[in-house]
Amino acid sequence: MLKEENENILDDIFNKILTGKKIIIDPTVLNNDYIPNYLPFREKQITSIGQSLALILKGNKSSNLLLYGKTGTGKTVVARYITEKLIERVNNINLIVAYSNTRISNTGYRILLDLANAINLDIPFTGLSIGEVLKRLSDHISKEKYFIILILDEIDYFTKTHGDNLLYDLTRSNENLHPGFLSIIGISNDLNFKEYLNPRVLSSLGEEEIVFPPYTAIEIKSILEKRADIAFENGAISQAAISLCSALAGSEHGDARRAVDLLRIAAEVAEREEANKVEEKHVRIAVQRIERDRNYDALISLPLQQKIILISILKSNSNCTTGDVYQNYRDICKKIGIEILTQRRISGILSELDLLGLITANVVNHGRYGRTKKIRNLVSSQIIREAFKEDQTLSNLL
DNA sequence: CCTCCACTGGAAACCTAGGCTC
DNA sequence: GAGCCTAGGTTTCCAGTGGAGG
Repeated sequence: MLKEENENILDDIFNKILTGKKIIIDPTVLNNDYIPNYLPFREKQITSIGQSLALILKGNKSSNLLLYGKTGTGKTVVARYITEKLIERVNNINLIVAYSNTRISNTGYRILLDLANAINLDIPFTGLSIGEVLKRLSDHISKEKYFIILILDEIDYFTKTHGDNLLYDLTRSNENLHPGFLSIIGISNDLNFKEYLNPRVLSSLGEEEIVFPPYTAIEIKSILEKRADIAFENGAISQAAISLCSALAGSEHGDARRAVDLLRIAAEVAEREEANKVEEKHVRIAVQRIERDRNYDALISLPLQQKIILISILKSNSNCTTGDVYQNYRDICKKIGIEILTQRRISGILSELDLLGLITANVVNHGRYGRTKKIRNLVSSQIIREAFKEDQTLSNLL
């Protein structure tokens, strides 16, 4: 009996998927890592980068490049697009494109691991000195005569937290490569990134600098229309929905990635509702979903101590200071039997959470009442609760 | 003008996990 | 397996700070 009932439910779901209204016919076009055949409004940038990298076709080293621009201005996709085309055209050369997002690979060692993976070199995930890893990498590159383009995404984030020593080592490593070479494409969201660099690093890393201006709302609309043409069934999206996506993304510093995300999630919402068409209301739901998902992902991947501190902030009042948070933090640790870290460390973690955009921690002076960080939580408590629900140690605190 | 709060944030020392050499 | 090394996280120590209140 039960078995049959279960089967009926599943049959319903499967049938719905197969016969139901279909809005999306090609979902890949809406993915973040999709690389279109044509990148509009970026001709100037493609030309400069292309000219620079074209030297590789003749077996010469290309300059290191720095790409600047806010999120969603096409830096990463342009870099990937050009390097992909380059690989297609190259012959007699072992060209390898390695990619590392330094926000995800957030230590020097992990960045080098990304590079090692790209060239099929086995490196233990810990235990070696950076110097030793660099040496093994350059030995391997020379041995295999690799020409390498290393794309370092969100390089500003890494430099702010770890300094520029690794970048210096990488830019200098060409001196040890005979034959082979290593070119770096640094991608930065922060236009003032250069200030964090030592002049010696800047001069070699920033041999060429290319700026990606934000897209205008009209440009975003045009990009969306092209994607929608491929992704959706004919007439399955209203003009108003596209306009709204572009307007929302355009008002936030011309972020095309966000616009495409909105479009994809709006379409998913519409499909689930079994609507015929993506409408404005679906886009409005998508706005909330995106905000929620972004924070949710950041929260669940946080280390335990960071999670506890977020809960401590939640339990403090809205205008709390480092001292308040630390008090609550100690109480919680005692309650659940977790080792208590020092206030100095908590102060540092608060700064890290600020950098992640989960809280704001501004240093304020209260005159004779001292100097501290004023801390404010940026994520809704509901999302925090939901994200930490899975965590055995924390679930009963909330 | 001076004091003094409640920290900040730099620097160095320490700890731990893991690889390397012999 | 002992004894070495390093990266990354943490602790320890402490000089420094901007302004409210005297």
